[in-house]
Amino acid sequence: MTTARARNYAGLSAEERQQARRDRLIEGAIRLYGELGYRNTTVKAVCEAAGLTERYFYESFANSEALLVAAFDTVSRRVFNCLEEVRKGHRGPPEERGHTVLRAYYQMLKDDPDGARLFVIEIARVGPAVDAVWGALLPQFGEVLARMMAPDSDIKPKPGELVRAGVVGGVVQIAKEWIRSGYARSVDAVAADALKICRVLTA
Amino acid sequence: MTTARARNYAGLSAEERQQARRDRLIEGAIRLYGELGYRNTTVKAVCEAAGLTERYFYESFANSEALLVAAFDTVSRRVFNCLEEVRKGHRGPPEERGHTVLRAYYQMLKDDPDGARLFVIEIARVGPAVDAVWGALLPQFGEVLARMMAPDSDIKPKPGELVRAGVVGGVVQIAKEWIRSGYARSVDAVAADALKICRVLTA
DNA sequence: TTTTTCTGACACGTGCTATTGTCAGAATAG
DNA sequence: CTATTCTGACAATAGCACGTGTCAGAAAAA
Repeated sequence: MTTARARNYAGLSAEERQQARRDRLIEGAIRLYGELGYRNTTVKAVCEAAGLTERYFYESFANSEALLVAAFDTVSRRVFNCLEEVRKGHRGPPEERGHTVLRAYYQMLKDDPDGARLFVIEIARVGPAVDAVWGALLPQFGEVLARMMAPDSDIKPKPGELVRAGVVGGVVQIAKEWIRSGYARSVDAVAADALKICRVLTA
Repeated sequence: MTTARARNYAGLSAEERQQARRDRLIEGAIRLYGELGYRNTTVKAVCEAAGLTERYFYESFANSEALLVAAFDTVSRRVFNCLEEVRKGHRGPPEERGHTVLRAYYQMLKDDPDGARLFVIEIARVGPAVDAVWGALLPQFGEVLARMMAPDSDIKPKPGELVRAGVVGGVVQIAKEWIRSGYARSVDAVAADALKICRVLTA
């Protein structure tokens, strides 16, 4: 018996343990990014929040930005899945559907302020690699909004790329201001304001 | 005589020379921020671009961010003055006026890519102090756009703060994408797209 | 010319964090 | 029980740019 590698600990395989550590780091990161902002969050602090040490950080992530990307990915997946679900589940005129989807969007941001801050604010302008992730998500977001406002007949008028980008920018900017205000206004009111901008996609 | 302070050099008083150095630093900064981005621009590099040394940097600015703020201030003043001038000078329906003002805005961004990058991109998320500067400018920008779209009668319907913020976010996001694309589309087309979003302010 | 002020070059200390490396001890397999 | 793998704490290294301080020489004044 020379090599008895990959021993089980706590009933979990090596892979499972590593995945669990990775998940814990991501959850800790989301919380800390939300509380302190990415810039003020050190690797050491994330590790402490996750109850791990730096060694395990570099086991799962090449560097600090890689964790940010992974955390953003986690959050954006949650958001998109939710929005698509709501959109698909809604039967009714585009106007109402838009309002419903937007309400779901802003409700998520309110329910998870840390994730919201990461998804809306912290992701911006960290570095080229991270910016690319957001840059890739933007058209997808635009697509979701466009589909949300499209009539069921689905004859795509396809508004220009720039218009879509502008609408996404508007919806996100509204979220930023809303978050900054401490969620002062109601989800419904915010969604209604955002819908006004999204109507541009209808024309 | 004991104290013969404030000697003239090159025919300029001490104050004038200092002001000239400050201006040179700001212009150098605008250029470098545009070329490299704020994050990649060192104090040393700005000084070299201005033909000065670090000592004179700290004569005019407390730190790197202070220069960024000053540079942003310079650019934003230029932009706002121009936009207000165009707006005031235009006689015609709000629709046309909006298009004209927006054209002026995007034209400026195209004519001065370095300033554009600073005004639209580099200013974001540098730090609390800098963010506050942008945060203060956003409602002003919204006000300009609202006035631009307002009927001459000037009976203000005053759209909500969030809607205005959203519109500004949209106009800026369009600028970001346009800049990223290397100014692919025409100023006129971009202004037309932005106008679609600004129409929200009319309702 | 001589004195004083201004200017440019540059070196240095500082502070902060990422990232790697070491090691003793805990948990498990056989 | 004994050997082996896993884990947590922590030291050490490295890097980077800011902000300050020094100093010799240039430019003006007297």
